[in-house]
Amino acid sequence: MPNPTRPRPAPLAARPAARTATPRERIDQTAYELFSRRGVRAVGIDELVARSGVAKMTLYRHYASKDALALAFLRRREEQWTRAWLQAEVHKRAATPGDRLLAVFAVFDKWFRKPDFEGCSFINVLLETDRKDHPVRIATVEHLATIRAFLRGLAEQAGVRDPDGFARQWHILMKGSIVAAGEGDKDAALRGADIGRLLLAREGVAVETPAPPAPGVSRRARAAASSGPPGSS
Amino acid sequence: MPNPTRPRPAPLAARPAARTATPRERIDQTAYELFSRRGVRAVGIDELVARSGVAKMTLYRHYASKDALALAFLRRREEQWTRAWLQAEVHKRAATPGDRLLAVFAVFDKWFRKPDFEGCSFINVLLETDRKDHPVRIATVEHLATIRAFLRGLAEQAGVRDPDGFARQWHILMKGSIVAAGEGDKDAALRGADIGRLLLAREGVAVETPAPPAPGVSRRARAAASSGPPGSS
DNA sequence: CGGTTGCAAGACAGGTCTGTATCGCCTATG
DNA sequence: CATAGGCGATACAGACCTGTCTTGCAACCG
Repeated sequence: MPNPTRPRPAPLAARPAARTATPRERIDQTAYELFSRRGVRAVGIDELVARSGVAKMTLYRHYASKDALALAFLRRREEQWTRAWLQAEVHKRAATPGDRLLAVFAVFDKWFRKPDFEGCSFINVLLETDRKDHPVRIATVEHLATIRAFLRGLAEQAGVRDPDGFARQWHILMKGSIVAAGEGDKDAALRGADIGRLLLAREGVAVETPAPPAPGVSRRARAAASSGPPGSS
Repeated sequence: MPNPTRPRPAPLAARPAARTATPRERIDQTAYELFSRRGVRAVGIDELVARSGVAKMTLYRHYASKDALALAFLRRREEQWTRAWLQAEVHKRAATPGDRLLAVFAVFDKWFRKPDFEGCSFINVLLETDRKDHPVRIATVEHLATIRAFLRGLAEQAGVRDPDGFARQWHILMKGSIVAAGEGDKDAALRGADIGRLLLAREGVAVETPAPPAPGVSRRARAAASSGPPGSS
């Protein structure tokens, strides 16, 4: 008779992540929410367990270590952020390669204006991991390369002379504007798009998307709403 | 008679940072070396104390907390990296505003090729600090604004139409190329400079600096050596 | 020469971290 | 209905974190 009258913890607390999902799904979802917003290092296993409403041992039966969970998070981030959100949205918004490259910044514009803008997890985790040979750091570099491969594909379709170099330059614009947005510059995507137009023009790539008014920036920018940015899942 | 025959710890160990400096200087220098290379969060007070060869209480007599030490580090980083290195080097390498803006990337090029390239501490600390109202995070944003003010000054001298917007775009190029260099792209500065030329050309800013050969990238780039990048101090 | 002050060394307190072990309930399946 | 496994809850181990306290030495100054 170890504990005769336990308080019965309210059969379905329903406070943490969707009590209906399997433990594994709750872990993954909670890890995504916390890691994407605060980075891996700043989130402890205890908080993750408490928020997901799962037992710690259950977590460690699914993932051997926090690093393994971090790697799974990065894979999930690529599925949801890179593919299901960024790439899908870009393909939906524009049809020609040049316009799709520009659409990256249109999508970013919506993203940067979210009140709870969380930044790029790959960059965040890349910079918070000090050792260069750490598996988690290596994974972020690979995931960033995936994004660049997408850009290179568009560049090839657009017929630029050096697709890899072009993709790397476009990626620099994206990463720079993401950091600028992290500082608080909500117009960073418009600034990035404006620079991008110069790159496209030099390559002779035609674009239909009209440039925003005035100096390309500091005007509040057209609304142009669509599906929501990459929330939790 | 508490400790009659203490081992005499070898009068001057001389292993940690310059035994001749004052304790305060040893703390500052060690903090600079460790924080700039690994970020603030990843470096513990214990390691800092051990490496500087200073007593922990001595550190806490000079700095009330680790955050205070981090703020002092960021100030020192601005003095040494932003002013004494980046700005000084830019002024030394070029004379006209346009060439000085381009010189930023020439300086970065040397920096990125350092084997122990440490990245931009302001970006690193910005992204590793999760809470938006944290004093250390706020300080990084201010230090980044200092860099932007320097760029705006050059933009004004160059006579561009919107100096603030121009400076923000230039800064996006810088930050993007720094992150790309962190990923391992040693040519990131050349890519940034190439984009920068497009911005300058649009504004009609004259430049004397010759563009590198071929697609502006992937050629090993001219030597152009000068004073060393921002090591410890 | 005696006293004061600065500082190295290290123990310690209290918290948090990752990862392990135990216990008992609850559900599903035979 | 009975039994076995999944899982929540919780205690715990050992490491590491920031910050405080004590002790004793050594240099400097009157």
